[in-house]
Amino acid sequence: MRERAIPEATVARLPLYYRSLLEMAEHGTQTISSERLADAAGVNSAKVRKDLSYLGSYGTRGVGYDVEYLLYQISRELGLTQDWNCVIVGVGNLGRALANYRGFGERGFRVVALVDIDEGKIGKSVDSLMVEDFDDLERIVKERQVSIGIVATPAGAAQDAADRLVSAGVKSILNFAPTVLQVPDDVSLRKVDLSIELQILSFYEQRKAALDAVRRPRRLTASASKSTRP
Amino acid sequence: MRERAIPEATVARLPLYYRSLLEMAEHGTQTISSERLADAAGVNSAKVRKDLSYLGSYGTRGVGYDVEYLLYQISRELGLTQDWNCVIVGVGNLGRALANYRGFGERGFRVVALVDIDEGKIGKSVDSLMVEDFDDLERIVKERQVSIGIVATPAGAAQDAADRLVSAGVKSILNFAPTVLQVPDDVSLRKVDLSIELQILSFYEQRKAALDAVRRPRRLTASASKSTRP
DNA sequence: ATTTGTGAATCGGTTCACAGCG
DNA sequence: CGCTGTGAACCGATTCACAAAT
Repeated sequence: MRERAIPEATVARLPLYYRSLLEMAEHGTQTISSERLADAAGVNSAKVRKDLSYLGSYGTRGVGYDVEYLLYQISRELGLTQDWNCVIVGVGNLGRALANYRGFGERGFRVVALVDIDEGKIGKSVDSLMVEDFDDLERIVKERQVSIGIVATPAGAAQDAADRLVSAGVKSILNFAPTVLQVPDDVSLRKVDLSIELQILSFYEQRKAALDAVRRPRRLTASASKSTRP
Repeated sequence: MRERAIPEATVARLPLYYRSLLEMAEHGTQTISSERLADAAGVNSAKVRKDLSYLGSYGTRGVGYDVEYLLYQISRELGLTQDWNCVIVGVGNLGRALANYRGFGERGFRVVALVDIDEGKIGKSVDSLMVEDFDDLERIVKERQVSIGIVATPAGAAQDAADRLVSAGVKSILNFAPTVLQVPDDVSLRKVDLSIELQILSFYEQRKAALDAVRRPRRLTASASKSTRP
């Protein structure tokens, strides 16, 4: 392997490997096989090997991967060797929880500003950061070199928040608002959507209930349950 | 179309269509084409048509889809015609934010219990719900017919939380803890992982920076910038 | 003996393009 | 004529299976 372009699906799994490897390193593990890394990351070993092969040939046949070395390679690939400054837009329940979230810095993500439109919130402080005026977003992004915008507004305000982030020059947005955002092609957008996740669970839960109903020989009517017991 | 089994990718998009259709209905829109629904949901129209075709032939050629009828069909498919009771395990920053989150009930998801192991939190109330003892989980799940467990504990406690949910009979789990959970095959598991999302953004952000560096003719050295201005 | 790295086969999902129908 | 519904072609990602490396 020695081409550019790592598949999207692989990129999405690298953080998983990274986290597992961090745990290994803490336990003092020196080398790890694709099999054991796969277990830790909750995938299969063929996937691990194929994924890692996109980064280069960092394993040793018959032995496995050196934990420290692989950690370094993945962190370099993911851009975790530097810090990234983030701004949280919208300081409601969720925004506040995110601001307070330790382990945000679980590798170099620093919340350097909180902004909101609500006069009542501006000037108050949350987790040692002062809430600032949404209108100052452009200046804040420039001055503090913000590269990631976190949208934690209500749905109705999210597109506006995104537009302002984009025009301030932010090229990466993480959206927590329950709405579809439109951004230019050169801006990366990821979303975290609680109610969508719940609805997906609901689909499968319902399907299970439906299957159960078919399987079970309707034991609720007295006659039916009697007839099966002669 | 008239087979069972809706593709996973389709299931994951149904909530998106559902939300868009709800907005349409509020605006008083009667019918909608796959093209316009696609725009609202942020996908393309071929995908919309294929996805909806798995549910049945609910459109009218030359016209589009009836908004109300489609809403009903999707909500039935997603199991949104009934309420689902949820328990939140772990009442830290995130658990509290989730408990307070309005629009949780954005279609029938009701938080009926909060549990934690911390004696200091048990008995306190959060958003009109009393925090209860994690040890009572099994009883709570049974008594209140909880079908969805939301894990909002620290990483180290998450597997234990999941194990207890599973042994209490919960078959759907939404994990917010930054760790891989192991659950039996018959349990549905979804995860929401902030730091993974940030790391994915970081990857693409870094890649953009690397590209820029190649494009730009290193204007930081005085000699270089001078030589371009004769 | 063991485990990687990777072509080849396979699978699931997306997109194309148009026949079918209102 | 317009828009849906869907086979067929396509594409990316996963899995298989084994030769290569130590």
